[in-house]
Amino acid sequence: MDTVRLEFGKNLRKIRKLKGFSQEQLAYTAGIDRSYIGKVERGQVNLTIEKLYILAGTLGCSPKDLVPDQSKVGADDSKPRT
Amino acid sequence: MDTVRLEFGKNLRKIRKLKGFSQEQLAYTAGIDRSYIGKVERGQVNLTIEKLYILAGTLGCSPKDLVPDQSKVGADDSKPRT
DNA sequence: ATAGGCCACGGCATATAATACCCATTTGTG
DNA sequence: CACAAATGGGTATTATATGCCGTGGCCTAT
Repeated sequence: MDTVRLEFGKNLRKIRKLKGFSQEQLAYTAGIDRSYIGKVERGQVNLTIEKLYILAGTLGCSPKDLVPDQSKVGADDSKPRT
Repeated sequence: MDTVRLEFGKNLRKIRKLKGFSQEQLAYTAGIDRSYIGKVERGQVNLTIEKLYILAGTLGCSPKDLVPDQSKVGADDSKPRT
């Protein structure tokens, strides 16, 4: 039920490394706390779309590249929590 | 600096009406308060990706259909706030 | 053996998203 | 016009996103 976070984190990590950023570098240029980047990549937090755009912007990629497709996430993530 | 929210809201409203949902219906089946849906559509809140997936799921569309492209949002939205 | 880059992970404080009410206003329709 | 459905928008409380600071582990090079 939290596969969205996990998949998002995997995407972020992949693109971040692809672009040659360290967590610290990304955090600094994005104006986000370094430990928070780590938490995002580990799927521990549920970030807002504002952060989504800031991250995509500083990584030079599309926000759509970061959000996982529904096929990747559990069906439960697309339903209201019980 | 909040064009992301506004564009997201416009997208949500467009798709919601396209699918024949009222705010109330969408809110109910998504398990979200109706007034909150309205605030999202008016760009008054900064929702999390969890809500993004729940909304996309109940609307039967892709999350990527809801998130606006960078070309739509102000460049400031892709940068850390000062 | 020491130093520095990179990361996992935690606790705590604060800003803000989420939720649940309520009522007023608009919009559509007979 | 009148009536109902749909939406706008306020406020208050709770949950959580976010920031801040620290600890330690793993490498690689010095």
